[in-house]
Amino acid sequence: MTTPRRVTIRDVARKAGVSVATVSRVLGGDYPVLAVTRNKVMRAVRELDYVPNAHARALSAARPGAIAIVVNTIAVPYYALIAQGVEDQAAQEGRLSLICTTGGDNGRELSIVQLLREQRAEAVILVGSVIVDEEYRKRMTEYAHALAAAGSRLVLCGRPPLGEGVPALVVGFDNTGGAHAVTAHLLSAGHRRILYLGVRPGHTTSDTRVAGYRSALAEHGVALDPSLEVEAEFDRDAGYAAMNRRLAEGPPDFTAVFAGNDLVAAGAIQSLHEHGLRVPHDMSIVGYDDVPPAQDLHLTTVHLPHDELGRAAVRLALGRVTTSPMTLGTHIVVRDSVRPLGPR
Amino acid sequence: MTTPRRVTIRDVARKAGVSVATVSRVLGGDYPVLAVTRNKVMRAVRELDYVPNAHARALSAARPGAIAIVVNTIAVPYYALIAQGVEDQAAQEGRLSLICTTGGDNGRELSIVQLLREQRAEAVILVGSVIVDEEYRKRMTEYAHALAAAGSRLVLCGRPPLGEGVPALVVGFDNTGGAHAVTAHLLSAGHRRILYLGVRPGHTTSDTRVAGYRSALAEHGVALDPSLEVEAEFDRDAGYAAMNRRLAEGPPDFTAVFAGNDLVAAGAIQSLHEHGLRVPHDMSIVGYDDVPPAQDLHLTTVHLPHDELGRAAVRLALGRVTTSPMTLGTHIVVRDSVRPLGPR
DNA sequence: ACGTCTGAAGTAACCGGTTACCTGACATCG
DNA sequence: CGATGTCAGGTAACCGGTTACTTCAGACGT
Repeated sequence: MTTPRRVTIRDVARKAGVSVATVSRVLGGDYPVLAVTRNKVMRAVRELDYVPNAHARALSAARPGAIAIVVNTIAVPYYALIAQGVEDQAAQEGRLSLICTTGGDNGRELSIVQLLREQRAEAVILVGSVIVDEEYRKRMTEYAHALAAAGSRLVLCGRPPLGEGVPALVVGFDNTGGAHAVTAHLLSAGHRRILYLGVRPGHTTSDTRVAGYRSALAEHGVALDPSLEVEAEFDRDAGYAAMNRRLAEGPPDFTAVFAGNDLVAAGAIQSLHEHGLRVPHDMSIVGYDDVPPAQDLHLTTVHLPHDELGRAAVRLALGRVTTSPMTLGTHIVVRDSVRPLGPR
Repeated sequence: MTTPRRVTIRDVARKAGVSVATVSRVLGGDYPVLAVTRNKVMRAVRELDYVPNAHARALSAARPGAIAIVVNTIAVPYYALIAQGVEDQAAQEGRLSLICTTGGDNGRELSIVQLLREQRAEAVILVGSVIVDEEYRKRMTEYAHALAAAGSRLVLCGRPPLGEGVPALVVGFDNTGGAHAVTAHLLSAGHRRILYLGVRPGHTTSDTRVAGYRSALAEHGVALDPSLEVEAEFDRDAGYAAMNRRLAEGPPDFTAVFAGNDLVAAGAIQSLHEHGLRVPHDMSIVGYDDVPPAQDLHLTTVHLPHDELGRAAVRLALGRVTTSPMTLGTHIVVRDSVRPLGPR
C-alpha cells in the first residue's frame, strides 16, 4: 500500500479551473476575488479535502512563528499551571504553542533550544530554576544572542538573568517578598525557631526564598541559626526524607516549619504524622506555591499567580508589554496549619 | 532595524567553497564526504552559526512528523501525567511532540485536529472523555479517515471508539475493572449503602466506572438504589458542591462514598469535614486515579498507570506495537479512608 | 597508452506554498 | 475613438532545504 500523493494547491487549481495564485488568494486572505471564482475554489477544496501544508506556508511567507515553553516536567503542578497560562495566552494570540520538557537536564535544555531555533520559534520561554554552570551559561548566552539576531525573543521565567547585555526578557514571582510575608506570619504567631526546609545551593528560587526568610527573621530581631536551614530538593519525597532525618535526631528543636514549596510541605507533614506530631497542634508549617495538595492539607502558603506568569511571558515575548524585568506579586493564603504560640 | 537575512545553506556552501549538496550531505547523513571537505563545511557552519530550517527540511524530505497530544487542560494532573508519558516516549523515539489543549470544547478540539493536519503531524493522540454529539462524531470520523489516508495515525486514549471501520487506535484504562475492585473493597468492609458521586450522562469514563460499581453491587447481592447515584463533574468544586447538597438534605443515608475521581473525593471530604464528619471514622470514601491529592488525603483509590498510557499511545501510533484496542490494568491502593463496618 | 571503473562533488529539479509583476477585459474620460 | 485606469486573474520566481542524475579526476586493468 503506497501512500497516495498528497493533495496540493495545484490539484485544487486544476479542479477549480483557475490558477494556483487564485487558490492561494481565496484561502489566504484579503486579495479581491470574484464571488463566483471563490465558490469554484471552495468547492474544489471541499471535494478534494485539501489541507494546506503548514511547512510550505512557513517557508514561503513570513508568518508568525510558534511560541515555545520549556519546563522541567509537566507532571508537577507548578510547571503545568504556568504552561497552561502560556498555552491559553498563545491560543488567544492565535499562535501555535510548543511545550517541551527537559527533565531538569541542562544539556537537554540546550539541545531543545537548538531544536526550537530550527523550528523558527518566535519566542522561547524558559521556566524554572537551573543550577547554572559555566558551560551552560556560555552556550545559553550564545543562543540568546542568536535568537535576538533572528528576531526571536527569549523569556526567562522565574530564573536569573543571564548577565549584562544579554538580550532576554525576564519575568518572575516576588519570592523574597512572599517568603518574607509568610515568615513574618509565623513570627507574629509567636514562633521563633522556624525550620527552613528546602535549601538548594545555587538554585535561584530557593536562594530568593531563603533571603526572604532571613530578612524577616532579622527584622524581628531573631538571630539566624544555620542549623535551622536544611537542604532538600523541591519535591514530596525530599521533604519527607529530610524531615525524617531531622526527627530521627531527637525531639524537634523548632516549633514551625517553612517548607520550600507545598510538595516539600506535604512530605514533611507525612513524616510529622508518622512521628506522632499533629499539624498545627504540635507543629506549625507553611508552604509555598499554593498548588493542589495545599488546599487539602489546610496548608497556609503563598499563592503564586502561575497562570498570570505564563500569560505575562507570552505578552512580553510578543512585545505587547515591555516591562522587563517584571515581578508578579504574591499573597499569603491563611488556612489552618499554623498555631499561635502563647506568651512564653 | 531590519531583520538581517537568515543564514541559508547557500551561504554556508559559498563560505566553504563547496556546493549546497555537499553541505546538505555533511549535515544530513550517510553520504560519503572526504574528511577535509567535511571540516571545511563544519567550520563554515560554526562561523556563520548556521541553523537549518526545519520547515524547509520537512517540505523537501519525507521526514518523520510530530506527535501531537490533545487534552482538555494540562493543569489537571490526570492529563498532565498522561501528557508527560507521551512527551517522554516521543522524545525517546526522537520525535517532536506537540501538546494542545481544548478547554473541554469539542469545537476547539476539531479545529485543533485540523491544525495538526496542516502541521502534517504523524500521530494525533486524543485523550479523555468527550460528550459526543452527532456533529462531532461526523466530523471527527471524517478526520479519522483523512488522517489515515495521509498515513497518519489517530489514537484515542480513554475514550470510546468512533465506530465500526473508522481507522483509529484505541488504548484505555480498565475502568470497569477498577471500579469493580474498589467497590468490592468497600463491600467486603461491610458497607452496603455506597454513594456513587460522579455520574455524568454521556461521558464514557463515568459510564464505565458506574458499570463497575453496579456489577460489584450485583455480585454481592446488593440492590441498586438510584438515589445513591449522584451527578457531579469530575473536579474538586463539583465534588464539594454535590456533597454539600446531599448533606443539606439531612443525615447521610449511606456509610461510604465512591467518588468518580480523586478530585471529587477531595471536594467531598472537605464538605464532610465541614459537616463534622470524619474520614474514615464517620464516613468511608474511595477515589479513583491516584493523583496528587490522594496520597495526602490518605485516600484509598485506584491507581492508573498514566505514564504507561501515554507511552502506549505513542508506541501504538508509531506501529511499535499493534494490539488495539489495548486495555491497561489498574490496581487498588489501600490507604486509610475506609473503615470496616462491624457486623450489623 | 587507452578504456573502464569508482567515488567525491556539482547541477538542477523538486517539495508546496506565496506574491511581485504581468496580462487582458472592460469602464471611463477628454 | 483612442488613451488611461481599474480590477480579476495568470505566470513564474522564490522561500531553504534534499536528492536524482551528471561530471570529473584518479585508480586500475590489459
